[in-house]
This record gives sequence, structure tokens and C-alpha cells, in this order.
Amino acid sequence: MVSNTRQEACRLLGGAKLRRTAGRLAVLSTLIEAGRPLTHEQIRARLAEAAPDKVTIYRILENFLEVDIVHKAFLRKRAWHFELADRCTARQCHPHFTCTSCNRTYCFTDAVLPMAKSPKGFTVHHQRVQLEGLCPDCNEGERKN
Amino acid sequence: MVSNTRQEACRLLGGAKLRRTAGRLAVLSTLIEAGRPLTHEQIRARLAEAAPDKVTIYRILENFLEVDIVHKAFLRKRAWHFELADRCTARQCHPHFTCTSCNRTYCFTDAVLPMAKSPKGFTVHHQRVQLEGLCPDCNEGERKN
DNA sequence: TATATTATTGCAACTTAGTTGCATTTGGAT
DNA sequence: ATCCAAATGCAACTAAGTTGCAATAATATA
Ligand SMILES: [Mn+2]
Ligand SMILES: [Mn+2]
Ligand SMILES: [Zn+2]
Ligand SMILES: [Zn+2]
Repeated sequence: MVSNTRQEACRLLGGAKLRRTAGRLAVLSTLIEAGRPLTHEQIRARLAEAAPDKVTIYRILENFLEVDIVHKAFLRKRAWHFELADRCTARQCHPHFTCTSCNRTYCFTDAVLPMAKSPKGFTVHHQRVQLEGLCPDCNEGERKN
Repeated sequence: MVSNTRQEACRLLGGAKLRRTAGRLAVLSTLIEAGRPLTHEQIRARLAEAAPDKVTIYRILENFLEVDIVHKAFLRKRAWHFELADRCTARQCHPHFTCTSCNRTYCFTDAVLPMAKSPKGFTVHHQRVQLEGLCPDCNEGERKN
């Protein structure tokens, strides 16, 4: 699946008319393989020695945002999470669930909510839904304690 | 209304068994009068010379969180917003709208969404809905431009 | 009202996430 | 192979939030 990932990464970069650099391929492949929102630090950790400079990662993610390859999924502990922008409509992405015990984040792609109806005069461009609670693993743990 | 505000602030502190200090009264009154989410910096600015130390404000807000007088409404530009926890149910608050042009935040208290249905095994404790777009003022501006 | 007890505060120093400026390197068009 | 704008790395910086600790103030009790 890895070379498939690389192929997909190249395709995305090409489609967005972004230069195919080592850093961009690395970051994009990481996001493709993750399939869920990652922070800058998580991306860095996954790339290990292969990771570009911290600033470069930020700039690469910014590039991806500009061309809608990724989007900022949500914020926890003051760090943005980024994920592939492939499973969302123009106005909203699926809800994201974060387990308050193990800190893992899950994409609830089947639980998209209707748009909130806004008062007259407001134009809503984007709706974001965040959930917090316990994941199956941590619920299990609770029961055992 | 100001002395009414102070009265309400005292009542809330008393009910939560928190000592009635100058700093707490000041911060709480500010939040009561604002009626919308404020960042640490916005609270500081409103209090001006009367503002307690930066660290003290953070600690006061933490105290308020612990006893559910306030809640963290959302994050924008890496800064938490706090507001009175008086217009929300246990599991979710109303949606919050932030204008991407003028940066103001509005409470959509009449636009509460149903809870997202989560996959088997997950326990959802809290749902948060964020909206982004243009407020009436800035829509107006767009039209004029 | 004075005293004691404990919570609260201010200050300085620190951490973490993200940004800026600038000189060097590199992708890809020719 | 050459060229040049785009991309990168590095150092220094900012903004938000945290920690430790000594000084101070709110309340309970005498
Ligand atoms: Mn997702
Ligand atoms: Mn609100
Ligand atoms: Zn968990
Ligand atoms: Zn506006």
C-alpha cells in the first residue's frame, strides 16, 4: 500500500500544481496513511529522521490548506490537527471525537449533522462539530476499575 | 445593572463556595456583562488597570471551570474563550459563530443541534459546534465593496 | 476585635505552538 | 546544462499558557 500512497500523494500534488518536493511527499504520505487528524508534532514523530525542519512542515501544511488538500480539523491543547480534506463537503466535515482518557481522535464519518440554522443576516461558510468522551477501549477500562 | 451584576457575581461565588476576592468578582462580573465568550486577553483589556495579574486571571478561570461557573467555549488563534455556563445543557452548549472578517463571536442560542449519533462503544460527554462565516455587518460591507 | 489558618495572589522563569526574515538550495521549465 | 522562482533550513522571535514559591488576604474561631 505504501507505493500506492506515494502515487496518490503525487497525484494530489500534481492536481494542485504544487512542486513535487521531498518534504511535501513525506508529509502528504503521512497524512494519507494516517487517515485521521494529526498534529504537527505527530507528523514530525512519524517521519522521525526523515522529517523536514519544523518551519518547513508548518509551511507545507499551509500550502496544502491553500489548495484544499488538507483542512484544520480541530484544536486540542493549543495545537491544530490536520487531516486529508477528502471526506467532507464544502460547508462541513464529519464530527470528530476525542477520547478524554487515551487522547485518541476518531472520525465519525457516518454521523454528519445538519447545518445549524443561523439568524437572518449571517452567512455560514463552515460548521465544525467536536465530540468528547470515552472510546470503546477506555469504556472497557472504566468497567474493569 | 452594574450593582445587579455584582450581586449575581457574589451569588455565584457563594453557591460554589469560592472565596469572594476582588479578582474573582472582577473577572466574573466581566463575563456576566459580556454575555459572550471572551479570551483571557479580552478580559484583561476590559478590566484595564483593575486587572489582576495574568497568572491570577488564568487561575481564576480554572477555578470557575472546576465549579462549572464558566466553560471553555472554543479556540481561535490558539486562545481559549470563556463564557458563563448558564445557557447550556450538560452535554452541549449552543453553537458559536465567529465572523472571519471582523472576528466577533456570536452565541446562536436558538440553533442548538441534536447530538451526533456515535458508533457502538463510544460514550459522548460533550458536543461542541463551531460556525464560521460573515456577520450581518460584514455581509453589508461585502455588498458595498 | 484580634489571631490563626489556609486559600489566593504576584512575580519571575519556563514551556510549547507557531511565526518571521533571510540566506541557501532545489525542482522543473527552457 | 542553465536559470530562476519556489521551497527550505536556521536562528531569533512572539503569544498563550504553566510552574514554583514567597508574600498577602479572606474567613473561621476565640
Ligand atoms: Mn476526520
Ligand atoms: Mn455562547
Ligand atoms: Zn480512549
Ligand atoms: Zn463581521
